[in-house]
Amino acid sequence: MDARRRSLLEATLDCVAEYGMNGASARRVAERADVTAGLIRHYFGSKDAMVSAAYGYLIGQLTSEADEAAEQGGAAPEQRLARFIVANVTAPNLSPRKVALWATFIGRVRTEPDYADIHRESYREFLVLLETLIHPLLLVLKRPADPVTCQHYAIALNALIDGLWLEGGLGHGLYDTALLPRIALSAAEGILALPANTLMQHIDAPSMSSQHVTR
Amino acid sequence: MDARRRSLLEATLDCVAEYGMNGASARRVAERADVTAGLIRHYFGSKDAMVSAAYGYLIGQLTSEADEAAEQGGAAPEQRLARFIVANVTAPNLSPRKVALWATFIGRVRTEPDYADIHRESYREFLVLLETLIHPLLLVLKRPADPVTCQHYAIALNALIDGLWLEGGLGHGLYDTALLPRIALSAAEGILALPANTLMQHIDAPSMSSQHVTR
DNA sequence: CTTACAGTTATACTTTCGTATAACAAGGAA
DNA sequence: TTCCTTGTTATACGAAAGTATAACTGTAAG
Repeated sequence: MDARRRSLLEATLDCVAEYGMNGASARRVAERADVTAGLIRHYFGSKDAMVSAAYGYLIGQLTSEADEAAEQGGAAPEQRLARFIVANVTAPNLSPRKVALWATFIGRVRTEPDYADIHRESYREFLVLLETLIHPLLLVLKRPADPVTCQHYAIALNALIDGLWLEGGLGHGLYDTALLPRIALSAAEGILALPANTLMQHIDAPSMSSQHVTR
Repeated sequence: MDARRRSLLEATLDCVAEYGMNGASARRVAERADVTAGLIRHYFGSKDAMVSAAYGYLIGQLTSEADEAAEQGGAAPEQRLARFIVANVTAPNLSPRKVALWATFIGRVRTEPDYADIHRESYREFLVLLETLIHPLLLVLKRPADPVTCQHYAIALNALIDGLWLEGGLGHGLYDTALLPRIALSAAEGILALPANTLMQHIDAPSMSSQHVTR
């Protein structure tokens, strides 16, 4: 039974999100998970191992949710891409908590190999997924779709998505995050040089309601 | 004389970049700055105050460098915008160290008011700067340039810049960061619906050399 | 019934943390 | 000269850190 393991991971994420890496001490995490600190050793070997495992756990949540968004719904290339983009700038993926967690962990990628491995793999996965969404779309539109072109588009789109996700999640309150899907799709159409509304027409609810950002 | 103060801030950034927030202990920072830990109290009151001051110090470096890039050179709107964008995806602003530092601090923005203040202010400044670069460009091209339009463009451009800066600084090694200026300008032209090469023509060295990413 | 093992707690140990305090050096003001 | 302020070190203290160890469950196997 690894329900305990998962509950320790969630407790770790809770502590990191709320108190930062400093505040995610073994005792505090254990208390949050309603166990004693000794269990950390039992399940993860060390506290550091638990924290990096929590990073992997978080990334898994993020990517699987985006994956699923692209899968469901119609199979038209432009619709799949639109769903994927929107899913990344909408709850539950767009959440201040998740953005804060991601940032905290990303800060350790450069100097700690465990984090670097997790990051590199998930980034590669994201880029590949984007390319496989872009490629058929270019083909349908009878545009050049060589790998290099697809990669460049994927890099730019990934940057746009990351950036908007960050902006939205940080929620500096300078604008309404309900605008993000439209801004994202419109910018993506520009980056890919698509006819206007190619992506935009697939927005779920063109209304101005419901800005469900989990805090 | 606040040379001491600055050297403590730099030492703090060094420690945070290398060991993360956990590793930036009062003793370690003091040792790096060749002083004893007591001085931290003298200059900043507490260790936490020193660390958040270091965040402000870092943000100051980043924004002032981008500011200056936009100032220098010709005054044509498209040239100013191009320079600004390129400066943000090129060394010295594009550096793995700075990205890692930024991420580490950003992770604390949501829950710690000191960080939130610094962040909000710098973000607003960045958005305003982008809008003042976009507005005259739209006017020159006889395009609609109302505030809302400018703001939406600024949000998308800021996301693109942030995202590419992040991708480049994280340096996952999946592509050459020398490509970033071209990718950035091309994507920006798309987002703003500019005629091709409006921005791209202002790239400094169209060669394929020199990828000076400070590590 | 006993054995053995995984899950879990309680506790104790060492290190490191942040910071308070007292003292010392240097320099300008009185 | 004396005095006060500022910059700085040395040191000490309590709290909290990570983790090792031993003991106490329960449950499934023999």
